[in-house]
Amino acid sequence: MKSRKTSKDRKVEILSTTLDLAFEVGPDHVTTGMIAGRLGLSQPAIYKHFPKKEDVWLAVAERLCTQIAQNVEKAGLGKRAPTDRLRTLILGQLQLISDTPALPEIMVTRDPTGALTKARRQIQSAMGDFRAALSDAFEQARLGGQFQDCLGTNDGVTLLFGVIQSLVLRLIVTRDPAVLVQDGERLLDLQLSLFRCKGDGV
Amino acid sequence: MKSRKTSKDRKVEILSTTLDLAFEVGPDHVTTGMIAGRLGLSQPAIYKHFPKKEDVWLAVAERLCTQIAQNVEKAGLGKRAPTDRLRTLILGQLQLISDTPALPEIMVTRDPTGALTKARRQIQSAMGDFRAALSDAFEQARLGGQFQDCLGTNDGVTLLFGVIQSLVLRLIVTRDPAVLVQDGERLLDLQLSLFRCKGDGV
DNA sequence: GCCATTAGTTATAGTATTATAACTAATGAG
DNA sequence: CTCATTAGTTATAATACTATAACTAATGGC
Repeated sequence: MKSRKTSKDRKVEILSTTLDLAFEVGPDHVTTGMIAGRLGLSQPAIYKHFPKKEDVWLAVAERLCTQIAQNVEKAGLGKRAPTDRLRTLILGQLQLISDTPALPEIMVTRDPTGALTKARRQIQSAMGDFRAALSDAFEQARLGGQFQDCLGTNDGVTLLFGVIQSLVLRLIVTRDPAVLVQDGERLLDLQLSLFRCKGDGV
Repeated sequence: MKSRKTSKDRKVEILSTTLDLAFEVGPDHVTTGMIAGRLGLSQPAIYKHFPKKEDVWLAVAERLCTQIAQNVEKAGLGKRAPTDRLRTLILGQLQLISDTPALPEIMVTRDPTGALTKARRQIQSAMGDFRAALSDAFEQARLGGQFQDCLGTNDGVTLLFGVIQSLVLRLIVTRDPAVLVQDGERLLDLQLSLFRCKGDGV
């Protein structure tokens, strides 16, 4: 019979395959049969590694939450300028989405009694921390006089989130994560220059 | 037996109920049984009005596409200032989402072989027209010297879309469509004032 | 008032999916 | 080498959903 893998290795494979499939067919249309099929296994084999399908999603959520938190942490390190922290946070998030394009879809996909619900809540919670970090950096930049007076922290952060979100919508429609970071960097710098608005931006 | 309704009335009821349920449980978790149950009918009763479940979604899509198109048309009427058209387009779209909060979810929900696919494509197409109208109005405003020179049409429109999108994300997480238009108006005017940027905005 | 139409019913076939049971064989520890 | 462990298998129970078939009765045109 074929080479039997360790459960640890197989678990990693299952999570990666689940994320791949989630982007291809939508998170709540990923079946245990599809995951197993892509790995060359029978459908019940998945249950040797995860007791329930929900546990697969919880493991996926844990992995994604860690990555989101690492990004937040990275932006907080050192004595960086607040606007620099803003850039690091947003571009880091876009890089994460570019690597794992299923992430936004997991956040907006619902299945009321379903296997995804807990996982989605965890990721939404991690994104709450992300937004808090964004607010913090924005507030500091604002207090440092870097932005126009008329620009409140809440609205400013919402507009910055909008930069991510409009790119995510395009991603969902076009299915192409390739230009996410590149376009994000240009749009973000444009928006930040509008926030500063000393003369004509840029 | 209970009062039998005309098929035309019942169809309207089915579409409204479908949209309600789509916001509550997610578009691709709406079952014919749920629709029927909420209307006090048996599950197969739905099939007296629509041959396939997919046809329910196609009818929903037609209704939504009409509303999107009406909004685009409304903004084009008369000799209005370009920035006024921008406002009308975006606030109209937010009003539509406020009335039909399932709309964004239908746009981002996928079910590969499923009943929603054609409907989603139609709505995405209508939103393409919406974006084209936005681009057109933006371009005219730009040529009229209303915006900063550094602001390209494509990026500007993407930022305006971001205003909608960040509010939509909040809607999906909070499930509360109530403050959509109000907050949208404030954010939109803020973003537009940043585009103009003669002095300090507002 | 009669009757054709059709909005509704119950029963059920077909399909997809999660999950368990029972078995099989690859692997590592001793 | 032997054996316990466990990653894998096939078969199948349980559930949920779409859709059809066959029947029933409310309604409107004549």
